[in-house]
Amino acid sequence: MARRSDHTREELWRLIIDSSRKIVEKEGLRGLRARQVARDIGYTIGTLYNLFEDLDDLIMHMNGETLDQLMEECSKVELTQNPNMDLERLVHCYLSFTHENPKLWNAVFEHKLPETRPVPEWFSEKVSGLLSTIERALAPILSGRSAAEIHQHARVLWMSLFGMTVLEGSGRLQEGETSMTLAKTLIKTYVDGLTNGPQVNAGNYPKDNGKTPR
Amino acid sequence: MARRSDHTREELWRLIIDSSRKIVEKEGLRGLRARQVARDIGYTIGTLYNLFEDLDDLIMHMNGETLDQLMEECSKVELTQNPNMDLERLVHCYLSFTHENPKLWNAVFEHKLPETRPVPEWFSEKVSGLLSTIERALAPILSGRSAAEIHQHARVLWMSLFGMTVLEGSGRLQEGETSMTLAKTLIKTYVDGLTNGPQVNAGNYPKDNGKTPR
DNA sequence: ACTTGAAATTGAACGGCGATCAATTTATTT
DNA sequence: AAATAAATTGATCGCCGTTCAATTTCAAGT
Repeated sequence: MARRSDHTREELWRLIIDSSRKIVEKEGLRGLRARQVARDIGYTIGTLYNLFEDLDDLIMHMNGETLDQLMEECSKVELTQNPNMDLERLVHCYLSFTHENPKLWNAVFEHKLPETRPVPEWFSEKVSGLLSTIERALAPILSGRSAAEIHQHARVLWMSLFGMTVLEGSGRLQEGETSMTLAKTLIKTYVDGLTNGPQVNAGNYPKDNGKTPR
Repeated sequence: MARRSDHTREELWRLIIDSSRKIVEKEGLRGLRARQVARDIGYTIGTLYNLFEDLDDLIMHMNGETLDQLMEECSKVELTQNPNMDLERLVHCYLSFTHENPKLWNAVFEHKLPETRPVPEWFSEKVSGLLSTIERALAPILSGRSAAEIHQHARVLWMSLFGMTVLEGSGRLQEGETSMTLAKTLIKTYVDGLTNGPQVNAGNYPKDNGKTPR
């Protein structure tokens, strides 16, 4: 048998990604098997390899979709110019997503390409997109600082948040601890630090406490 | 051939773990093969399975050793009661370690047991040990707060730091960005937030700015 | 010293995996 | 209608983790 044309190439792509997502969300990335995906969609392995280079490639695209979905959720959040509130909303959005799709989210960072293989450009771009969301929320509080500085604080927050979800996803939080409460503590304290801490020499913040700027 | 007694059970254990560490540090966790370890140490696969339950078990113990080593480094750090400085030293220690053993460190969180399999007690204890180091450094600044609160801030910092090293380890930092500078920013801002931010009602901090305590 | 039971070690074997590719069938172009 | 291109199969390869009966050696008891 060959060339069934039951599905277009695009439909097939969807079938495969959807099936992979379904399997990963149920069994985790460990449980993803090419043969299983093929069986699921009613084709054979060879067809998978017609559409994707290999499993790594398939997983990258699956993870790409996960990032897309998260991005879509995040962009629904309305910003109010109040960083504390905006960040909390964003975090809420972010954590809701990771709670609803824990294993899919885990797969995003659990999966690692062999070193010899560079992360595709389109993937890095999706990540940057998410970062800039945080930057926008953080901007008002940092109006006196350089773009580079804003960028860095956004990234620090993002990475910190990320650490929490990773540890949560691998079941390393302790009893009664949730990434939501942790994240709130982080943001509150961090924003306090940005607001009341030592200021760079920008002239528009009242309390320079005399400590050396970083 | 059987029962060579070239090595005691303990020596064999060491041989296997050391070989695994060597392989992982060179090739990453992906490159770890039971057959390769066996060949390395001059035994056959079966012997591996005499000492370890399976590869997951072997990896857990290998990662346990990594945690031990990091703990040993961290406990060399002398604390001065100045949280900012102490934390920076600890972070320096932590990051030095992860930079010197990037792939071994990556293996610690890259590896995930099947869900059905609980993380061994002894492993969780090693993690808690590292956490309490941070708690000790943070304590002076939080003398007025509850133990639970101190604990939580320590964990937030630890997880944040963790996020950075994870992302660094998977090559997701950008040009000119290092986990060291990121971590310094995090700690500085966070400690500022703890020092100058809204205080809980403990009576021994001067600047209560009136915001609602968390 | 001899016997006996326990422990260690081997290596063949199993089933499953990702990946490859010649062969086949169907669709598309000329 | 013929020729070309694309899709699909399924057999096949080599490797993987894991198991286990068989073998050999060590240690204990007598």
